[in-house]
Amino acid sequence: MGSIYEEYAKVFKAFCDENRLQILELLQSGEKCACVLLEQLSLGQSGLSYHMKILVESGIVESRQEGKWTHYKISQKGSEVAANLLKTLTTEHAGSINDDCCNTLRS
Amino acid sequence: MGSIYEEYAKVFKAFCDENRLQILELLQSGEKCACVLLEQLSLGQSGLSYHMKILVESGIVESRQEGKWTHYKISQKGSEVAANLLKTLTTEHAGSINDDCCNTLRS
DNA sequence: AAATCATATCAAATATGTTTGATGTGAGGC
DNA sequence: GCCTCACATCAAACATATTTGATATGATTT
Repeated sequence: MGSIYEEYAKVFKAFCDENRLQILELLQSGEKCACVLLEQLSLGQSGLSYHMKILVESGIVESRQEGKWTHYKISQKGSEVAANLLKTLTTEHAGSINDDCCNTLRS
Repeated sequence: MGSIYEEYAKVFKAFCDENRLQILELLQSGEKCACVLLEQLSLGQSGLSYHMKILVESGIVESRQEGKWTHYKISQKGSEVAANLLKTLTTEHAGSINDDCCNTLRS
């Protein structure tokens, strides 16, 4: 079901797998080619490709083609979007400030 | 494998399911009892319990027992931890600033 | 144009996550 | 103490995600 929540979830899925977290850590030192990432990870070529696709689609990573090589880096813009989204999701808004529930109702 | 990445992933898993995102949205208006959440969601009782456990274990949500009722609210502290973690994971550090790869090597 | 290299895609095997209904547990009311 | 209520846990069914090896694609080299 294509709810907005699905979109949100996609962003955070980038951070929910140990291989992807390790990839992000490698990218913290700057742009890297797929072949370099492959050397540093315990992943096969197709596995890396799979995870890079998820990272790129989440917006957290950008890719750049150069001849036959693909270079990846952390997207500053995408990271901000994720950070803002996280903050939005976890900030209490105004509204029915408290829990009108159960026992609270009958005090 | 009990790596640190597993811990990190656990935090973000809170945000990777549509039901949990909807629960967070409900909690944005303040603390809620499980029975209230149950009314607003299309989830069975055991399903809600399952998701609340994940949310609480991620640190994003706190629970408070009151007699036979359980009240849940967004944890400000846990949310900050998550926000900081996200920022850390997506910020480029110093180090090998650029991609020493492939064609770059032979220019 | 054929061979090679880097990467993507596919499909099957496997692993992990989610839902559901049944049952367990601990608190309160009777 | 027994019953009921709110919630947790369990196990089976089901769904989704990940890994793996084989194959496809598109760029480059020869």
